[in-house]
Amino acid sequence: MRDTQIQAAWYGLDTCEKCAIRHLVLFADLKREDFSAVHLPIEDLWLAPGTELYGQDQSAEAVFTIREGLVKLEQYLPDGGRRIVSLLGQGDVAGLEATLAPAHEHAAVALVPTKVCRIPKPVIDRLSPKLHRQLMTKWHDMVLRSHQCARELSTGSARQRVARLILLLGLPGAPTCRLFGRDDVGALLGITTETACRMISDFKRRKLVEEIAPNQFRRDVAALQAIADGQ
Amino acid sequence: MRDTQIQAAWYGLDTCEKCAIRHLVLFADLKREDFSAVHLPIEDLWLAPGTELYGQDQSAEAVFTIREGLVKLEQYLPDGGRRIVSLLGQGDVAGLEATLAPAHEHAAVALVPTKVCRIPKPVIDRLSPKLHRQLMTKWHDMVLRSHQCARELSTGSARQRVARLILLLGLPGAPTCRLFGRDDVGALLGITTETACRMISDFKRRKLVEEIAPNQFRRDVAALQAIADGQ
DNA sequence: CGCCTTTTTGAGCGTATTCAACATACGTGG
DNA sequence: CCACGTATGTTGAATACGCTCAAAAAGGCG
Repeated sequence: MRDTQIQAAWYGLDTCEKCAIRHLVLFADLKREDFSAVHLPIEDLWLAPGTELYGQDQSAEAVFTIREGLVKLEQYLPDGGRRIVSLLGQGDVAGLEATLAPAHEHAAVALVPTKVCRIPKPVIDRLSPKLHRQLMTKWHDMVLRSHQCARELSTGSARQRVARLILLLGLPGAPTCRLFGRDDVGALLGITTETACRMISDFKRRKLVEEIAPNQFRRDVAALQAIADGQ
Repeated sequence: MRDTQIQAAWYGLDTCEKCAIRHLVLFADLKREDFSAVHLPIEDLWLAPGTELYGQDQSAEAVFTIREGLVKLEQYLPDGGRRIVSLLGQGDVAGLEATLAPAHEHAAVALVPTKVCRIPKPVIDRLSPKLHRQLMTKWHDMVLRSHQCARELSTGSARQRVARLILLLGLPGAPTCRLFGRDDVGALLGITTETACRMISDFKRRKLVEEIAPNQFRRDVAALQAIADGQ
């Protein structure tokens, strides 16, 4: 995990109790006494874009709760290409297969500055019975994400896919959103980098989006929605 | 569930103990004494192609272990279209969200003659602690399937996608496989019915596949693999 | 046998890809 | 500090690919 900026690392779970997105995270159901049963390091990390949480086929040592930011899950194709198979955001858990499999079946990489909480595998095992329902829910979320990617981001024209992605990023209805590399946009939508670029440029020209700062966009939600729905 | 042919329905789990694919199914871990704790009907069903196991947004009453055949999970798009977001086969469990959510978030429909085992939700709840690990594994499988669909069936040229689908269906390396409607092939691969049809026809002309019986194909695995990998 | 659905084929068009060139930004060493 | 190199983003032109619309052919099923 190079390029990683470690903001803080606690040996205990004190911070979990104060977590602002507590209702979203893996430990949502746990009570004070459960926390005290854990004596393993849970690290709070800030990741720069491009930072790898874990690599494909890497041994699974921990799961990561995403507190803020955006993480891609990608797999390598036989021809050397790659495909983003899912996107994870706030409240999602990356690396859930650690609870079952010895290795990760995809790489997880931050797309934008991302804050995660690294939970070692033994912590999960120790809290296992209490966590079951919550873990199930996270698996469920994972499937929903994946299906959403197929349904919204791999269907329709390139123009529609890009519009849907821009709508999907950032809070629903909010005027701004943060984008990431055109390369990743292409791999996510199943189109080429150039096509992704053309569509975004075109949106800029038509004033559907405006690039406030590098990869920071102001967007015309209504107009984009119209395109997403097919003109 | 119209068009359904019920072959047998037991009120007990005797048959689970004798199940030929026992190692694959949801009850893999359970012991004799666990079975006797269940007194709810578990039905063994044969489904004709096109039979709906459950509909999108339908209330979730049961999960279905697939003993034989092929099931599609599909969702409707805002424009009225539809997209197959996953394929399930032997050993997979359809409707797992029944364990968490009140309704199904997609429709599940048999693509070929399919044998399933219908397990009412209360059975799952009753056996819950014992089933946890196995359920997790099934969720995991679900995610793997979904990612596989994105990676192999929604990437590359139409020609490649069709080749990969034909390879994916049936046992790995086996000379034959069973296909389904061109309409569904299209919705699964993110291409039109016509394009799917053209590709299959083309494969026939080039003797890469041969239609033994309706939708039953003999295939040239090596040649198709070459196409799947990009010529 | 005729009707309906599904599959197949054709022709023209629009879109996305390919391959190339050029622009821009960033970081490093001269 | 600027020159240079690399990585990333943008644009152009020609091609190839998949889509649309239309029509014909091939099954089921009453």
